[in-house]
Amino acid sequence: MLTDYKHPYVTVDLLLFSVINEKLSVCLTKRDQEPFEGSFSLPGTFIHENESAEGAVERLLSDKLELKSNIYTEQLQTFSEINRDPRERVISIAYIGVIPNEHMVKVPWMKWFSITPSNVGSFKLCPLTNETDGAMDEEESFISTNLGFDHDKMLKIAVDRLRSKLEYTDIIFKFLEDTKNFTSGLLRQKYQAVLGMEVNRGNFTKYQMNTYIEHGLIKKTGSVSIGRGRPADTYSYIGGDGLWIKY
Amino acid sequence: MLTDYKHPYVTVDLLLFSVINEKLSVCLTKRDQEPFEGSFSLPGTFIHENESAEGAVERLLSDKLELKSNIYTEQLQTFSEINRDPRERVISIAYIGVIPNEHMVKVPWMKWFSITPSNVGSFKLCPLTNETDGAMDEEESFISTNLGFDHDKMLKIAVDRLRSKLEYTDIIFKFLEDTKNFTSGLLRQKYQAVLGMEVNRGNFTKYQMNTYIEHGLIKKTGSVSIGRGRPADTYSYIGGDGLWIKY
DNA sequence: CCAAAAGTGTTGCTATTACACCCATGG
DNA sequence: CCATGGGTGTAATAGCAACACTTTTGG
Repeated sequence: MLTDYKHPYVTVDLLLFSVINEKLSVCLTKRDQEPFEGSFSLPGTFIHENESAEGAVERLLSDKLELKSNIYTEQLQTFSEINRDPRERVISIAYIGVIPNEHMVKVPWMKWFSITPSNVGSFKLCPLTNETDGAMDEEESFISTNLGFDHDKMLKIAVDRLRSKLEYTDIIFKFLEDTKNFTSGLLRQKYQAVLGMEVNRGNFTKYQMNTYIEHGLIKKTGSVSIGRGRPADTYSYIGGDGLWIKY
Repeated sequence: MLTDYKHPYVTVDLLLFSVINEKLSVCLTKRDQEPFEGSFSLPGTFIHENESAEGAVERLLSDKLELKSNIYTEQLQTFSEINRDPRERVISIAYIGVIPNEHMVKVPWMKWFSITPSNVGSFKLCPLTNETDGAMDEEESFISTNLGFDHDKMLKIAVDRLRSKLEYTDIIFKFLEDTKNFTSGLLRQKYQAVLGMEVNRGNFTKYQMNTYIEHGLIKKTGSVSIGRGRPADTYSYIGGDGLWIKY
């Protein structure tokens, strides 16, 4: 023993994001017990004796969310207020996660909520009704800034972080389903959803795509994607490691 | 009890910075016991039962460093590798701290080390001999990337963070001794020390100072500072809260 | 008078923005 | 043939970096 102090509980909480119906969305679970029974909150788990925080996040992804493949995650911030959990002293290390497709989460206890772009201070969260497989129930019911614990605060910080990282990292590519074949239009659609505002189409195609190319993150495949309108150049993501990342 | 898992120890570690002799410097302590006996490492402390991580940092500043006044601190990152402490499972929340003057730390067990600008990957740390009160013993002895635990890693991340925050926050003003009366030249000297490279003088005076003014962080006092050379306009820092901060 | 330090102006380059125009496809 | 979506061009603007010139002090 190094000290006699009572040790705190340490957990990880995950802010799992995806773009659904052109809207940035977060994955929440309804609490079935006190405290905050009935409220939605972030998925989380205790850190075990023989795992790192990253390990706990991986276990959380695999066990509670049943996501097996390699999911992008990064540490957000640690929250250590004494009474952030009314039961016991619990310190939580928050992580951001990104998946390209909401259907990857198949477990019934997780629900997606779109984050309404306009309100940055206190978000409006609209539930995604999974019966209709993707359709939004915009004006039906929504929970606004009423997550359990300090998860509202976490959500706000996470969204701010995601948005600023659009500028200087390759995080947007984590939202793509097929990183080996995508168009400028599709990428822009994800980009706008995360940013919560429009980006000029012409400039995005010319400059943004070109910036990615110059940083060695993507390259043109040479083939085009046909559909409505003029065929679009397709690109492939090749920057496997953390290029273009400032910090 | 929420779970039966054995709880980890949780500590805070502090990366306390200051600019000494126009060089960014960090405050370290020599370990007098195993593990890493004889190595230098960051000051740290266990988080007590009834305090937050921020509270533990404050206690660390006040008890171990005997710094009583309001010190600027911010959370850096949490380190949770299983074997980062060879004795026990210890999770550490790292904090950055900034003080304007190395003489504020009067306790004999803390030593300052300048961070040589050139090497970013693995720093060269030069001890500041406090007998000569500020003179550097450049070529005498230095410890290069040999701090205890994972503190090298923390240092690198912290310096990177400090440098990028120069661009979009008001963190440089935390390095000033007198925030109510300073010149463009003095601020630039601190700025260059943190950044580890030169910044054009004319542009700094014109654009950088003006940017601060436009963001409401500083204003001209109206009086000048005399000395060698042309008298310099003096400025006063007024942005008490976190203005201009992106995230 | 000269070196030192500071204020200010000029120029060129680069990035960003807004907008316009044209192209190629599906219906 | 026309609406739709995509590529590319242009012009105005903003910001940044390099450098020169001037100003005002101490020695």
